[in-house]
Amino acid sequence: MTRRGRPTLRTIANEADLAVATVSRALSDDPQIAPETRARVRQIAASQGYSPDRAAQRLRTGRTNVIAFLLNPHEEILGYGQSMIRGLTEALRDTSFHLVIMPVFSDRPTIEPVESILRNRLADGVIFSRTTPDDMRVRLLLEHGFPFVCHGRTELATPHPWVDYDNFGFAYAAATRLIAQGIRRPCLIPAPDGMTFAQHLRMGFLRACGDAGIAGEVLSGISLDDTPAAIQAHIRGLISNNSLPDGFVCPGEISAMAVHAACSDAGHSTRIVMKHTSGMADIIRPHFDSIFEDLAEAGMLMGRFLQRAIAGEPPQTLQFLQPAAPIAA
Amino acid sequence: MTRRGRPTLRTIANEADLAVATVSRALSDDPQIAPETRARVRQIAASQGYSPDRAAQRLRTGRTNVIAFLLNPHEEILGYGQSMIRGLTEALRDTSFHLVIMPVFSDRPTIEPVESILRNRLADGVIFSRTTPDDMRVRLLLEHGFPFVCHGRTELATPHPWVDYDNFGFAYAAATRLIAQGIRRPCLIPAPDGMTFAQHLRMGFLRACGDAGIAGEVLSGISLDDTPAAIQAHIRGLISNNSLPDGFVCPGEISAMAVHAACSDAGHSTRIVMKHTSGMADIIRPHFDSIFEDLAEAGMLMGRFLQRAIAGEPPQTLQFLQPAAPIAA
DNA sequence: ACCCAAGTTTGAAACGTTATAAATGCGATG
DNA sequence: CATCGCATTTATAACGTTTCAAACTTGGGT
Repeated sequence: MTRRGRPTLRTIANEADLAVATVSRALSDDPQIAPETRARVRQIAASQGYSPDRAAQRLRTGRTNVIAFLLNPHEEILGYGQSMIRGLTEALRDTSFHLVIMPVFSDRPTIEPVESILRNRLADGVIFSRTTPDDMRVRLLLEHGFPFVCHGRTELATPHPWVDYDNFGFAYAAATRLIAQGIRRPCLIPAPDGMTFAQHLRMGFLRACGDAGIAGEVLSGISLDDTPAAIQAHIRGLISNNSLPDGFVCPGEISAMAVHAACSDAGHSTRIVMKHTSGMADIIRPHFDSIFEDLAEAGMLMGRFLQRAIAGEPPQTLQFLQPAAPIAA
Repeated sequence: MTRRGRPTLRTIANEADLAVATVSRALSDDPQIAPETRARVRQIAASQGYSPDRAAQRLRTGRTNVIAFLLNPHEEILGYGQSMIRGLTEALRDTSFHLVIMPVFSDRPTIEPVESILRNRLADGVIFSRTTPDDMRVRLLLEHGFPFVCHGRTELATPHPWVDYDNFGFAYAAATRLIAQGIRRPCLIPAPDGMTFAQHLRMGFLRACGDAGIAGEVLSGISLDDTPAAIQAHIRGLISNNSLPDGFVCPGEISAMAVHAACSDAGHSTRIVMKHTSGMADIIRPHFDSIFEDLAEAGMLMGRFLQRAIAGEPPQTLQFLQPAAPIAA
């Protein structure tokens, strides 16, 4: 009758000889509706293959049943988005939430997608990464009381949900391992300036060096955000400059491979400890010492946390620091 | 007044002293509305920061403004989803479409998400991959006249939109290269049985071998879908069996690296030509001959094609075969 | 017999938009 | 002067859902 006879509350109401309102409440298990009525309605709904119209629900209630994931499509960390999305979809599985990818274009301000989500009520909650110590997005979202979980911590006073990886622990362990192997001039490939985790990496690395009484160097002029080609070029520069460190802490497999490629092309051998997120550490040759950061788990946690945040749970219980695993040889 | 004073057609209508309907039509540039009125309304709308409520539009028109991307979160091809999503978001940039990721769980039938999209009108169009010659999803979507673009071709008689990569061409070129290098027992790591492109790979590979008068082997008991560990184990089996081929065509960087790792661990050297999608061919050592498949471009094409399909364009012009580039040494 | 309360069900309105059909104003035509 | 045609504008009714307050039932107590 309407378009294409899609079942609606009305078709159910007709068949059950009830009012639309009753059907609606029955389906939401309102205790005011007689238990037998609820059962009967559910049964009819199932037999008609009913499922509620999201647009109508959304219009009426203001709830979108959407979770937005802010993805920088050019993210350089290997498989970042992929793993995260895997975890998120897992967390959202069998819930009514849909996952919407909102791109963060690198030629536009980071805050833009957040503003548009707030302005147009495009989601019930939002997840993002690349968190900075004084993150504008976090500030804006807190101001609006809008549910979110970010990957990475801030230094803001107001507590908020986050999931982070212990990059300090990783860098500390990695540098320590290098030093134990006899490396005397370890260096760190830094994360892009401004990110909170860049500080964590740097501090973990320098702390380990300090504890060992060794001068560690943080490379400058290069970061994880750069292309493999740029990293290779930079390393080649160090080589021709005769200032190649003898050991590298690489916070990503791409940077590790780029460093290794540049060194090995020039006939230099080097020690590397890398963080990897893609699970491909086992097939890189030569083998590097490595630590695995489980981004899928991070995604799953963020998905779960966000749902709890939407349900109104306070932020203190929605924070988790993934520990750095021991180094896998 | 309503909730949180979000601007709506009504607030605009009030300010402009017009009826809601007029405002609606003015904003959609209906020629029936006086040009000056249209301008005035647009101006007021902008000043109020109006943007239409998607839920209401969707409820009223049946259009969702959503494009669904069916993603198998466990896809083994490196960065598959990531690159595809990058291309898609690029194609959807500055359109009114949102990108929704619908997971295809490997423990449930592939057709399920398609059914639910059709049943619940969750999107205006859908994009998916892992196409088979007699793809149920394609059949179902064609039956319903529902817009879609798939990555990979079918063997169905009804024309439909698709984007594919010339896997025949890749495999042919790869095998030819191996043979030219003196390989006498080339083999192919196959794609999972059932996928259309598995046939293309196989045929391209075998054709090249045949043209050269050489017996090529397609490995069995293993495929691209297997984990790196499984591939390594398989290769180790071949080695201990004393039946290791001397050259490999690998349709993915993961399989290439796994093959190389297993061989090099056992002290065997081997020739490999790989297809890569992650752009990291330059940092793998030793260097493999390789061909790049641009999945981001594929995603972008699919996004554009889908919009044209939704607009009613016939499928014949919405098909594109990405050519295999020459081998990069 | 009457009323009240508890237990159920229902009517009506609203969320913001668009499509249809009808109404309005106005200059020109007969 | 009545009428037609044209260019604009508008009232109204949906789309499918939820919620509020009001309206029914009962059965029991007085």
